[in-house]
Amino acid sequence: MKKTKKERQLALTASIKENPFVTDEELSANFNVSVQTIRLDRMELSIPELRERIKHVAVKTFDDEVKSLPIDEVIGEIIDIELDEKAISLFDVKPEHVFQRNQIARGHHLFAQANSLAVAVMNDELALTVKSELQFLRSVKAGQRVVAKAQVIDRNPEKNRAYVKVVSSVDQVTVFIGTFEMYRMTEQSEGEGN
Amino acid sequence: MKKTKKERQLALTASIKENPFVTDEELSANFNVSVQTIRLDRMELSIPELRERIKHVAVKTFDDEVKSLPIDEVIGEIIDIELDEKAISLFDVKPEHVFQRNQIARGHHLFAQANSLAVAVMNDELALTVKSELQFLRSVKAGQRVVAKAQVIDRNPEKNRAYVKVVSSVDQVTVFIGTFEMYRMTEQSEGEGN
DNA sequence: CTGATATTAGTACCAAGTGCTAATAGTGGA
DNA sequence: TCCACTATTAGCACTTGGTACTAATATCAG
Repeated sequence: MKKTKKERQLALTASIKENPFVTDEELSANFNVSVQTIRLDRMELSIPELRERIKHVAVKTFDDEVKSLPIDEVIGEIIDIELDEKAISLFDVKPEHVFQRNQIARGHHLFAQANSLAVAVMNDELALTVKSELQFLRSVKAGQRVVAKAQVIDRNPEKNRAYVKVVSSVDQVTVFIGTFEMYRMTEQSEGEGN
Repeated sequence: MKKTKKERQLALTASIKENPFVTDEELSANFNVSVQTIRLDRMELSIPELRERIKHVAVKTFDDEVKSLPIDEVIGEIIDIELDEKAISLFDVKPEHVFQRNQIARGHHLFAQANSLAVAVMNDELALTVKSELQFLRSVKAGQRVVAKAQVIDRNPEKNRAYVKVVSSVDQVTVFIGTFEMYRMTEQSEGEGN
């Protein structure tokens, strides 16, 4: 039996989202409707044509590559940042981040979020991690959103070092704590000299 | 004065590389030659047409996004393992693992390799990381191969804990040291009870 | 059964090309 | 100087994957 319009449009949206490179013709074959119907559907849903979709994806990548700002080197999405002070990022745990068996997020993703945030909060694009201590307090599951808060807790300009503490939580519950000793690669302005 | 064919083709290549979204018509205007000349040039240089170029960029991004952070259960390739004892893995640092600016590998990739290896060496698929301490001793660059050696250094079966030390090196030089306190989720055979 | 909604069909048109043929311009060498 | 050869330009038919629009059918609900 044929799907209703609504069902089809839902499926269509999903289909295009999953594979933006599909043509109207292919879609019409998949859903057993005419090409025109697909076109009407796209209009109603305001989904752009293939070429525009592709372009969009391409532009996005291209921009990212060109900018190469620390922001896109961050795992998770930074929602607040005060350079040299503190920063907050969100990381949505998806199926690809967890162990298949028990749906628990792999540690390195939590670390990646925290570490990226520690790098980002440094007012220096060339910060490197020197040391760190981690505690994985509770397991995080797929579907959960991890909020990481980074705070610069100490500085040592002579040695080009800064110390950042990152606390990650899910629903107000702390799941991870990490402290990072960071190395600034470029000199800070204070002291002028080399 | 007009450029020679060679000069134009060089400039053309550069131009398209810098901005793949430019049409033949725009190029023809930029270089003061006909559209046909641009087409001939593209053929000689085997530069594909706009749409193909865009598609390329898009596909790349799309793939990247899907890949994004390691989907694999283990980061790097395990080349030797003695369960509950020790394990070795290799990780080839590629351009996507480094900061664009200075080509230095991002910390979380080194951590990911070490942490995965620590998980793998545990004779338990459901091991979780509880705590860890890391030292990033030297920076690793794109093109280098990181050898990580994990060793189980201590056990505490009552608490379902094990302690793993991972030393990673490039060309015999230690670049990273991590110690991991691991939690076994399934009961070990000793003690049978719950 | 009537009207609204949904679907299909068909036409003209567009961008940004490929592929091909043919004409013209420019230049270097004997 | 003229010939040969390369480079450039022009024009036409055709391709993809569409848009925009009109018109004809289906389909279903009240």
